[in-house]
Amino acid sequence: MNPIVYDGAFNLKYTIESGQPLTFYSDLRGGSKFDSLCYPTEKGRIELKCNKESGRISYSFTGKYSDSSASREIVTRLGLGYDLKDICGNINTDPFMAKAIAEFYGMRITKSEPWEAAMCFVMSQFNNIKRIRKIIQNLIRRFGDDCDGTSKTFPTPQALAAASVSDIRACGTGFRDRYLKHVAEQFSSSFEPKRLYHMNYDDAKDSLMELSGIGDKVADCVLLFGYGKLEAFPIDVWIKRVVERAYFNGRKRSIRQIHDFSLERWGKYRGYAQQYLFHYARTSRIGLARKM
DNA sequence: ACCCAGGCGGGCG
DNA sequence: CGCCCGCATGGG
Repeated sequence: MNPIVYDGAFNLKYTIESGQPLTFYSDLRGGSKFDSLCYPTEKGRIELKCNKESGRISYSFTGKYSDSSASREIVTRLGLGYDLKDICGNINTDPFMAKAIAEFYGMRITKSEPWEAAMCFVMSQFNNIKRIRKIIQNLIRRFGDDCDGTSKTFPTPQALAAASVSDIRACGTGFRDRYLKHVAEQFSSSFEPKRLYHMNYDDAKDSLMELSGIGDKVADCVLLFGYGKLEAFPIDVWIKRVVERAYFNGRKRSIRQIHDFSLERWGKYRGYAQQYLFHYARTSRIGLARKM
Protein backbone atom coordinates (compact mmCIF):
# COMPACT_ATOMS: atom_id res chain seq x y z
CA MET A 1 0.00 0.00 0.00
CA ASN A 2 1.05 3.59 -0.49
CA PRO A 3 2.25 5.45 2.58
CA ILE A 4 0.50 8.68 3.50
CA VAL A 5 2.68 11.65 2.65
CA TYR A 6 2.46 14.63 4.92
CA ASP A 7 4.10 17.98 4.65
CA GLY A 8 6.09 17.99 7.86
CA ALA A 9 3.43 19.99 9.65
CA PHE A 10 2.56 16.96 11.73
CA ASN A 11 4.14 15.68 14.93
CA LEU A 12 2.68 12.47 16.33
CA LYS A 13 4.55 12.74 19.64
CA TYR A 14 3.12 16.14 20.50
CA THR A 15 -0.30 15.01 19.34
CA ILE A 16 -0.16 11.91 21.52
CA GLU A 17 1.19 13.69 24.58
CA SER A 18 -1.42 16.45 24.62
CA GLY A 19 -4.16 14.45 26.32
CA GLN A 20 -6.59 13.82 23.47
CA PRO A 21 -9.26 11.10 23.51
CA LEU A 22 -7.76 9.19 20.55
CA THR A 23 -4.77 8.38 22.71
CA PHE A 24 -6.88 7.15 25.63
CA TYR A 25 -7.99 4.10 23.66
CA SER A 26 -4.83 3.59 21.59
CA ASP A 27 -1.73 1.51 22.17
CA LEU A 28 1.08 4.05 22.23
CA ARG A 29 4.35 2.77 20.82
CA GLY A 30 7.86 3.85 19.98
CA GLY A 31 9.00 4.36 23.58
CA SER A 32 9.61 7.99 24.39
CA LYS A 33 9.69 8.77 20.68
CA PHE A 34 5.99 7.97 20.35
CA ASP A 35 6.29 7.46 16.61
CA SER A 36 3.55 4.88 16.22
CA LEU A 37 0.18 3.86 17.56
CA CYS A 38 -2.59 1.29 17.16
CA TYR A 39 -6.25 1.81 17.78
CA PRO A 40 -9.51 -0.10 17.32
CA THR A 41 -12.57 1.11 15.44
CA GLU A 42 -15.84 -0.59 14.60
CA LYS A 43 -14.36 -1.59 11.23
CA GLY A 44 -11.16 -3.14 12.51
CA ARG A 45 -7.78 -2.18 13.88
CA ILE A 46 -5.44 0.45 12.52
CA GLU A 47 -1.69 0.49 13.07
CA LEU A 48 0.38 3.42 11.89
CA LYS A 49 3.98 4.55 12.08
CA CYS A 50 5.48 7.95 11.33
CA ASN A 51 8.81 8.40 9.69
CA LYS A 52 10.07 11.90 10.31
CA GLU A 53 12.95 11.66 7.86
CA SER A 54 10.79 10.71 4.89
CA GLY A 55 7.73 12.61 6.04
CA ARG A 56 5.55 9.54 5.53
CA ILE A 57 3.08 7.53 7.55
CA SER A 58 3.06 3.80 6.87
CA TYR A 59 0.14 1.74 8.08
CA SER A 60 -1.52 -1.64 8.29
CA PHE A 61 -5.01 -2.75 9.22
CA THR A 62 -7.29 -5.64 10.10
CA GLY A 63 -11.02 -6.26 9.72
CA LYS A 64 -13.13 -4.63 7.04
CA TYR A 65 -10.64 -1.95 6.00
CA SER A 66 -9.19 -1.59 2.53
CA ASP A 67 -6.07 0.38 1.64
CA SER A 68 -8.07 3.44 0.73
CA SER A 69 -10.56 3.29 3.62
CA ALA A 70 -7.75 2.80 6.13
CA SER A 71 -5.85 5.70 4.64
CA ARG A 72 -8.92 7.96 4.83
CA GLU A 73 -9.51 6.81 8.40
CA ILE A 74 -5.99 7.86 9.43
CA VAL A 75 -6.15 11.22 7.67
CA THR A 76 -9.45 11.98 9.39
CA ARG A 77 -8.53 10.80 12.88
CA LEU A 78 -5.17 12.55 12.94
CA GLY A 79 -6.62 15.77 11.56
CA LEU A 80 -4.32 15.68 8.53
CA GLY A 81 -6.99 17.03 6.23
CA TYR A 82 -6.54 20.54 7.57
CA ASP A 83 -3.92 23.06 6.53
CA LEU A 84 -2.03 23.48 9.79
CA LYS A 85 0.14 26.27 8.47
CA ASP A 86 -2.96 28.27 7.64
CA ILE A 87 -4.63 27.53 10.98
CA CYS A 88 -1.57 28.43 13.01
CA GLY A 89 -1.12 31.56 10.93
CA ASN A 90 -4.64 32.57 11.93
CA ILE A 91 -4.20 32.03 15.66
CA ASN A 92 -0.67 33.39 15.89
CA THR A 93 -1.78 36.72 17.31
CA ASP A 94 0.88 37.57 19.87
CA PRO A 95 4.34 36.61 21.18
CA PHE A 96 3.00 34.22 23.82
CA MET A 97 0.98 32.20 21.34
CA ALA A 98 3.89 32.34 18.92
CA LYS A 99 6.09 30.60 21.49
CA ALA A 100 3.50 27.90 22.15
CA ILE A 101 3.18 27.21 18.43
CA ALA A 102 6.92 27.29 17.85
CA GLU A 103 7.52 24.77 20.62
CA PHE A 104 4.86 22.27 19.57
CA TYR A 105 4.37 22.91 15.88
CA GLY A 106 2.88 19.84 14.24
CA MET A 107 0.50 19.05 17.07
CA ARG A 108 -2.92 18.35 15.61
CA ILE A 109 -6.46 18.18 16.93
CA THR A 110 -7.50 14.55 16.53
CA LYS A 111 -10.97 13.42 15.55
CA SER A 112 -12.67 10.68 17.57
CA GLU A 113 -16.28 9.53 17.34
CA PRO A 114 -18.62 11.89 19.23
CA TRP A 115 -19.55 9.03 21.54
CA GLU A 116 -15.91 8.24 22.30
CA ALA A 117 -15.14 11.88 23.01
CA ALA A 118 -18.18 12.16 25.25
CA MET A 119 -17.14 9.15 27.33
CA CYS A 120 -13.54 10.30 27.64
CA PHE A 121 -14.43 13.81 28.73
CA VAL A 122 -17.16 12.81 31.13
CA MET A 123 -14.37 10.74 32.66
CA SER A 124 -12.11 13.78 32.71
CA GLN A 125 -14.02 15.81 35.26
CA PHE A 126 -12.17 16.29 38.54
CA ASN A 127 -9.62 13.75 37.29
CA ASN A 128 -6.15 13.58 35.77
CA ILE A 129 -5.02 12.48 32.33
CA LYS A 130 -3.07 9.46 33.48
CA ARG A 131 -6.01 8.01 35.35
CA ILE A 132 -8.54 8.87 32.63
CA ARG A 133 -6.57 6.70 30.25
CA LYS A 134 -6.41 3.85 32.73
CA ILE A 135 -10.17 3.90 33.35
CA ILE A 136 -10.95 4.03 29.62
CA GLN A 137 -8.75 0.97 29.16
CA ASN A 138 -10.67 -0.78 31.93
CA LEU A 139 -13.99 0.03 30.27
CA ILE A 140 -12.70 -1.34 26.95
CA ARG A 141 -11.57 -4.59 28.56
CA ARG A 142 -14.85 -5.00 30.40
CA PHE A 143 -17.42 -3.78 27.87
CA GLY A 144 -15.71 -3.72 24.46
CA ASP A 145 -16.42 -6.24 21.69
CA ASP A 146 -13.82 -8.44 20.12
CA CYS A 147 -12.16 -6.50 17.32
CA ASP A 148 -9.88 -8.88 15.43
CA GLY A 149 -9.21 -11.73 17.81
CA THR A 150 -6.41 -9.88 19.60
CA SER A 151 -7.93 -6.60 20.72
CA LYS A 152 -11.21 -5.01 21.74
CA THR A 153 -13.22 -2.09 20.47
CA PHE A 154 -14.30 0.99 22.37
CA PRO A 155 -17.57 0.02 24.12
CA THR A 156 -20.76 0.91 22.25
CA PRO A 157 -23.38 3.20 23.81
CA GLN A 158 -25.68 0.19 23.89
CA ALA A 159 -23.20 -1.89 25.85
CA LEU A 160 -22.73 0.78 28.51
CA ALA A 161 -26.43 1.60 28.65
CA ALA A 162 -27.13 -2.06 29.38
CA ALA A 163 -24.45 -2.28 32.09
CA SER A 164 -25.24 -1.81 35.76
CA VAL A 165 -23.97 1.27 37.55
CA SER A 166 -21.95 -0.89 39.91
CA ASP A 167 -20.28 -2.78 37.03
CA ILE A 168 -19.33 0.58 35.52
CA ARG A 169 -18.06 1.79 38.88
CA ALA A 170 -15.92 -1.35 39.15
CA CYS A 171 -13.81 0.01 36.27
CA GLY A 172 -12.66 2.80 38.57
CA THR A 173 -14.96 5.57 37.34
CA GLY A 174 -15.83 6.85 40.81
CA PHE A 175 -18.83 9.18 41.05
CA ARG A 176 -18.96 9.53 37.26
CA ASP A 177 -20.61 6.13 36.90
CA ARG A 178 -24.16 7.46 36.69
CA TYR A 179 -23.13 10.20 34.25
CA LEU A 180 -21.60 7.59 31.95
CA LYS A 181 -24.69 5.42 32.07
CA HIS A 182 -27.00 8.35 31.48
CA VAL A 183 -25.02 9.62 28.49
CA ALA A 184 -24.82 6.06 27.13
CA GLU A 185 -28.60 5.71 27.38
CA GLN A 186 -29.15 8.99 25.57
CA PHE A 187 -26.61 8.27 22.82
CA SER A 188 -28.22 4.88 22.20
CA SER A 189 -31.80 6.18 22.13
CA SER A 190 -33.16 9.68 21.56
CA PHE A 191 -30.06 11.87 21.34
CA GLU A 192 -29.10 11.04 17.74
CA PRO A 193 -25.47 12.24 17.87
CA LYS A 194 -25.08 12.58 14.08
CA ARG A 195 -27.54 15.45 13.87
CA LEU A 196 -25.06 17.73 15.68
CA TYR A 197 -22.75 17.65 12.66
CA HIS A 198 -25.30 19.76 10.83
CA MET A 199 -25.88 22.20 13.67
CA ASN A 200 -24.00 25.41 14.35
CA TYR A 201 -21.64 25.59 17.29
CA ASP A 202 -24.02 27.29 19.75
CA ASP A 203 -26.98 25.00 19.04
CA ALA A 204 -24.85 21.87 19.16
CA LYS A 205 -23.39 22.96 22.49
CA ASP A 206 -26.82 23.63 23.98
CA SER A 207 -27.92 20.22 22.79
CA LEU A 208 -24.99 18.45 24.45
CA MET A 209 -25.42 20.37 27.69
CA GLU A 210 -28.94 19.02 28.10
CA LEU A 211 -27.34 15.71 29.02
CA SER A 212 -26.66 15.10 32.69
CA GLY A 213 -22.91 14.96 33.23
CA ILE A 214 -22.06 17.20 30.27
CA GLY A 215 -21.54 20.85 31.19
CA ASP A 216 -19.87 23.83 29.54
CA LYS A 217 -16.34 22.45 29.40
CA VAL A 218 -17.12 18.86 28.45
CA ALA A 219 -19.54 20.03 25.74
CA ASP A 220 -16.75 22.10 24.16
CA CYS A 221 -14.40 19.12 24.32
CA VAL A 222 -16.93 16.87 22.58
CA LEU A 223 -17.50 19.49 19.88
CA LEU A 224 -13.76 19.94 19.35
CA PHE A 225 -12.46 16.37 19.54
CA GLY A 226 -15.63 14.48 18.57
CA TYR A 227 -17.23 16.69 15.95
CA GLY A 228 -14.21 18.57 14.65
CA LYS A 229 -15.78 21.96 15.36
CA LEU A 230 -12.64 24.04 15.63
CA GLU A 231 -14.45 27.07 17.06
CA ALA A 232 -14.97 25.22 20.35
CA PHE A 233 -12.73 26.51 23.16
CA PRO A 234 -12.82 24.22 26.24
CA ILE A 235 -11.85 26.10 29.40
CA ASP A 236 -10.39 23.91 32.12
CA VAL A 237 -8.20 24.86 35.08
CA TRP A 238 -5.08 24.99 32.89
CA ILE A 239 -6.59 27.22 30.23
CA LYS A 240 -8.04 29.54 32.83
CA ARG A 241 -4.68 29.84 34.55
CA VAL A 242 -2.63 30.37 31.43
CA VAL A 243 -5.02 32.88 29.84
CA GLU A 244 -5.22 34.91 33.04
CA ARG A 245 -1.45 34.82 33.30
CA ALA A 246 -0.59 35.60 29.71
CA TYR A 247 -3.39 37.97 28.72
CA PHE A 248 -4.82 39.53 31.89
CA ASN A 249 -1.68 40.24 33.88
CA GLY A 250 -2.54 37.44 36.33
CA ARG A 251 -5.92 38.87 37.25
CA LYS A 252 -8.88 36.53 37.72
CA ARG A 253 -11.42 36.31 34.94
CA SER A 254 -14.71 34.42 34.74
CA ILE A 255 -15.29 31.55 32.33
CA ARG A 256 -17.68 33.81 30.46
CA GLN A 257 -15.06 36.52 30.06
CA ILE A 258 -12.48 34.02 28.82
CA HIS A 259 -14.94 32.59 26.30
CA ASP A 260 -15.63 36.07 24.94
CA PHE A 261 -11.94 36.90 24.87
CA SER A 262 -11.02 33.70 23.01
CA LEU A 263 -13.64 34.27 20.32
CA GLU A 264 -12.59 37.84 19.78
CA ARG A 265 -8.89 37.03 19.65
CA TRP A 266 -8.67 33.65 17.89
CA GLY A 267 -11.97 33.36 16.03
CA LYS A 268 -13.07 30.26 14.18
CA TYR A 269 -9.86 28.29 14.86
CA ARG A 270 -9.72 29.01 18.57
CA GLY A 271 -9.92 25.27 19.35
CA TYR A 272 -6.37 25.01 18.04
CA ALA A 273 -5.37 28.02 20.12
CA GLN A 274 -6.76 26.20 23.14
CA GLN A 275 -4.79 23.03 22.41
CA TYR A 276 -1.47 24.84 22.01
CA LEU A 277 -2.07 26.87 25.18
CA PHE A 278 -3.08 23.75 27.08
CA HIS A 279 -0.03 21.72 26.14
CA TYR A 280 2.30 24.67 26.57
CA ALA A 281 0.93 25.47 30.03
CA ARG A 282 1.22 21.86 31.17
CA THR A 283 4.70 21.10 29.90
CA SER A 284 6.77 24.24 29.64
CA ARG A 285 8.70 26.21 32.17
CA ILE A 286 6.36 29.13 32.47
CA GLY A 287 5.59 28.65 36.13
CA LEU A 288 2.24 26.98 35.72
CA ALA A 289 3.05 23.30 35.41
CA ARG A 290 2.99 21.28 38.59
CA LYS A 291 4.40 17.89 39.36
CA MET A 292 2.07 15.19 38.10
C1' DA B 1 -1.01 13.43 56.19
C1' DC B 2 -2.19 16.87 52.59
C1' DC B 3 -2.94 18.49 47.91
C1' DC B 4 -4.50 18.21 43.34
C1' DA B 5 -6.50 16.41 39.04
C1' DG B 6 -8.79 18.58 31.16
C1' DG B 7 -15.99 19.74 36.20
C1' DC B 8 -20.66 19.00 37.16
C1' DG B 9 -25.15 19.30 39.46
C1' DG B 10 -27.60 21.29 43.02
C1' DG B 11 -28.59 24.65 46.47
C1' DC B 12 -28.15 29.20 47.97
C1' DG B 13 -28.43 34.47 48.00
C1' DC C 1 -26.79 35.38 37.15
C1' DG C 2 -22.52 34.21 40.60
C1' DC C 3 -20.76 31.59 44.39
C1' DC C 4 -19.95 27.41 47.16
C1' DC C 5 -20.08 22.62 48.14
C1' DG C 6 -19.60 17.53 47.74
C1' DC C 7 -18.29 14.19 44.79
C1' DA C 8 -14.44 8.83 44.20
C1' DT C 9 -9.92 7.66 43.40
C1' DG C 10 -5.00 7.54 42.91
C1' DG C 11 -0.48 9.70 42.64
C1' DG C 12 3.05 13.21 44.12
